[in-house]
Amino acid sequence: MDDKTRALFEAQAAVLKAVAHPTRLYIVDRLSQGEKCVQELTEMIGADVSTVSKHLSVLKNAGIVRDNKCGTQVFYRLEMPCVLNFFSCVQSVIESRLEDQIKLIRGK
Amino acid sequence: MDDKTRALFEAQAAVLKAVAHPTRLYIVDRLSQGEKCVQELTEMIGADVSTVSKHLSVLKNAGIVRDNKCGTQVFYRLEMPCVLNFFSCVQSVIESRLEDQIKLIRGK
DNA sequence: TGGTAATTTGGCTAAACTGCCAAATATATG
DNA sequence: CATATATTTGGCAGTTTAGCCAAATTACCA
Repeated sequence: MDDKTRALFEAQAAVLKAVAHPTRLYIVDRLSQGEKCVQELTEMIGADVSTVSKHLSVLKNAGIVRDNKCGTQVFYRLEMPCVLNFFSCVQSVIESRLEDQIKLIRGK
Repeated sequence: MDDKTRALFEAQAAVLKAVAHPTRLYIVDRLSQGEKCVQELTEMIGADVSTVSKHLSVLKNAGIVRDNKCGTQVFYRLEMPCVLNFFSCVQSVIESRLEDQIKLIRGK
């Protein structure tokens, strides 16, 4: 694999890595319903505010969400809604794997 | 976030995490052209065979690829081609972020 | 059975990631 | 200006991940 190709796949992997975390996936899902401030998301998630803020920072640096300051609050919105398309494929991967496991347990 | 919801997003994140690595993304891309054995992939990638084998194991455990032993070789094929749909969105996330950076540098 | 090639597994080190707390920053308000 | 609220940043401990080497496993063949 040459350097150019490696750089391309590294950039692509970086975007996917930003989404590949349960809390960040949850944030993406919540933001698909409209923008939310850090406080709101923190309550829904049930983790420390600083933790949520860092997750939002990861999503923002990846270019997936965008922030919008309004007074003392910061509202985040989904900048790239196409990431929502991931869910259906991910879901079918999970289901397919479970079906295979059922077959295995039942003896092929 | 209740336990059920957390479990769901953890399962989804696990699938995405399996793909969120440059080498594994590259493998998925190569397998989209047809099945390949470990040896072939190792040559294309240019890493240790054991490293490639472990990456393939991650993809297999996630249910994304499937292996097929044939004599002393093991051929891997893309079991869930829908993951290829990720690429176009990931690409547009990257491009969109670069455009924003250009605007920033040019002074909005 | 002994040997060889392909693949996987174990183990180790270095690096990256998470989540919490505490502290810093920013903004509104009295 | 002092205070309160919302958010971010720094830092630390525990966990996970990546990649290499060496060793084990598996299947083929003489």
